[in-house]
Amino acid sequence: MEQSMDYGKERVVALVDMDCFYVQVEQRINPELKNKPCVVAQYKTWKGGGIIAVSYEARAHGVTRNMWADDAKKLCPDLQVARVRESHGKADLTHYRDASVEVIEVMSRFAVIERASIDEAYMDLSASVKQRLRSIEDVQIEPHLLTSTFVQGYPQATTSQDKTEDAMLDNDAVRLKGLGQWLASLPPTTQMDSADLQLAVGAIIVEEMRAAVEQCTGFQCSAGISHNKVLAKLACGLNKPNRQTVLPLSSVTQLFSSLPISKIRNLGGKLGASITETMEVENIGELAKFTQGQLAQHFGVKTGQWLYDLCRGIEFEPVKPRQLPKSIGCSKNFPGKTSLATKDQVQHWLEQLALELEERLIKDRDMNGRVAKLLTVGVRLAGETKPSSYSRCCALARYEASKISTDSYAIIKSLNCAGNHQQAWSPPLTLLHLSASKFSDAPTASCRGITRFLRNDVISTQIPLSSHSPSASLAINNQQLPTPKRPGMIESFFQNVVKRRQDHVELSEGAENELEDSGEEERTDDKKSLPENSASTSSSMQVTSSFFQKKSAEKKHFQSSTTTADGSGVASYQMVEDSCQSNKHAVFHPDKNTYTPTSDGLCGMTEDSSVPESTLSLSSDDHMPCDRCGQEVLAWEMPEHTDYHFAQDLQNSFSSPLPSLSSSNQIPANLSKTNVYPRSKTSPLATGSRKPSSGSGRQAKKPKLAGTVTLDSFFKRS
DNA sequence: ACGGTTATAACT
DNA sequence: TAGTTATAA
Repeated sequence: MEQSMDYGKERVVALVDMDCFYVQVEQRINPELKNKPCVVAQYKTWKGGGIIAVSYEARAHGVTRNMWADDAKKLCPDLQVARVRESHGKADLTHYRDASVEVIEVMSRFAVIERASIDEAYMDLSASVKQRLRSIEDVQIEPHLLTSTFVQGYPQATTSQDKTEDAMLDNDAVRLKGLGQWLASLPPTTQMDSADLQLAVGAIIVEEMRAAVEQCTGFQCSAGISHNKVLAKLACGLNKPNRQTVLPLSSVTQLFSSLPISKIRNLGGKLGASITETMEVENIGELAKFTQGQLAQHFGVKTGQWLYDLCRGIEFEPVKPRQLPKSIGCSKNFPGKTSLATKDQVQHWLEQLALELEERLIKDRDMNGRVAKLLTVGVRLAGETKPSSYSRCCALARYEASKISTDSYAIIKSLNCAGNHQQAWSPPLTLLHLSASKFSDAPTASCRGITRFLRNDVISTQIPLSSHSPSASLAINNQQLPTPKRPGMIESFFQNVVKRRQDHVELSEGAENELEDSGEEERTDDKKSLPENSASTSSSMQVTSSFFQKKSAEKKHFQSSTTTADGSGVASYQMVEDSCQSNKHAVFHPDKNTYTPTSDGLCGMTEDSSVPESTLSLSSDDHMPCDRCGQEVLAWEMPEHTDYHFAQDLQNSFSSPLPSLSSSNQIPANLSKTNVYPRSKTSPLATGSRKPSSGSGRQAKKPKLAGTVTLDSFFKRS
């Protein structure tokens, strides 16, 4: 039946877009604002602040986004202006992000969703639709199940008489007429492979989902339902607000014949303009007259093929199962006269940004069980027009604002052309941006405690950290805090484990290496030795989920054994911290295009810019040797790397054989309490590793943190 | 002085 | 490959 499905109609895809989302969030906070012309603006001093969201009542007065609030007031004297919260001296979007999570959690009860932005999500409803069709049996789909649904292209007004008649009806009557017409044309529900029938069922699901979103959050939204993401997005915009639109493929030709190219997602910018220019066409439908070769010739093979299909309403970009952002960042502009022209200013604002980033990262770690490993700093120089004229990155080893800001300063320091002794920063900066990315699974709370303990152990015995204990905040960073006075149950237990571990490591070096070199077989063996330990699997999942609430279905996996599947020891973990504990400089590595903040032993943002030679040659490289396996590992990969060794060591330290690595990390709906994920075969989770994993495309993914599972199963047993 | 974010493809 | 920039929303 897949085979009989028409080309380009294989999926049912929807896009749900919250209506003027920030406005709705403010209206929920302050109900006075409801049903009024209303905007959300950030900042106040410059022309009343910039508008970033506009209610539909305000739009009727011509108020738009990117308008100054003072100007909008001229258009609409009754305009209500809600202000974005400010913290750390900058706009703070926390309210909207939190509201977004509420919405996404509701939507995720209905389908696998892809968070496209703070207020938009795509979903692949193909599997749900088929399931629903099986349960419906032969029942006609009634219009009352689609009370807010428009069907694009319906009613089909063939004669001018029809058009005149429709013009007499009010909006909803026309909608209902079109809907009825379309529904009447559908085959019986037993014919499950009818593309339009599937769209109809998809639309019912989306009606239910939108009703649930409104019921649970109070927020209204619009939606588009079609066969791919581009059409769903387009359809969504056709009947806003608070309505949804089905776009059957059969209606595309008409629609596209007069649809400006710029209305298509991804064609609103330069590419769209260049298409209009080079091909001399205005509407997307006109592209259908070109061959694939012609399009590829002008826009590249990939874009050419995409356009060739797209102008026929066909597109294949998958809905990615991802509810969480891949990066967390914050930025602030310093336009015009406010540009940052002294070192103190730059440091001050880096600190403010770092404070927000730290808060958000910690919350993200606690909520989502993951940690970012890469810190990116971007700036714009006065006079530049590009959003970011410069950006550099370094390892993000700890979630601590003081370290984040000192590292950030270190890697942008070279941009300052002012003399070393001066207070000035030039050219002035008009934008600062901090962002954290490259997430991997967080150690569980218990693992973090253990790791802290082990680290202290090593430092106190091997590395005399003394005198120049810098600022209070950095002190924490430098592990000055002693081992907990009163070791908790976990710590005290693991003291014994660690002792055994240390003994064991020395004795079994060779055996360990064997394991490390063939992580894949090792796991395979484990699976064989414990084929279906579903009981221990589920209980270990429960233990894990008690430490943090995983909300997402996506799961990272090992990508290649060369970077992650081998180990380092505790000491090399220390090396990561050591090389990052207090930075003054950034060292550039031409071969890798990366910067490493380096330390000369003092803390804080002092101004000595000389880079000691020894620092350069010593350990400023982003790679560092793992002293367990000798392999060069990226600094920001080292914690995971260490975790992996630790897991193996810990496991080896048990005297009695353990059930060992279960496959619980492979459970798809990992830890999610709300999410029910029908795993469709089109899901990239199942098929797509974006990085070519060297060799066989094995389906079973390696659990990222083998130690997590082992520890959890241990707790369960004791 | 069209802000603050986020994502992805292209480029190097 | 990985990092940076460009583009879009």
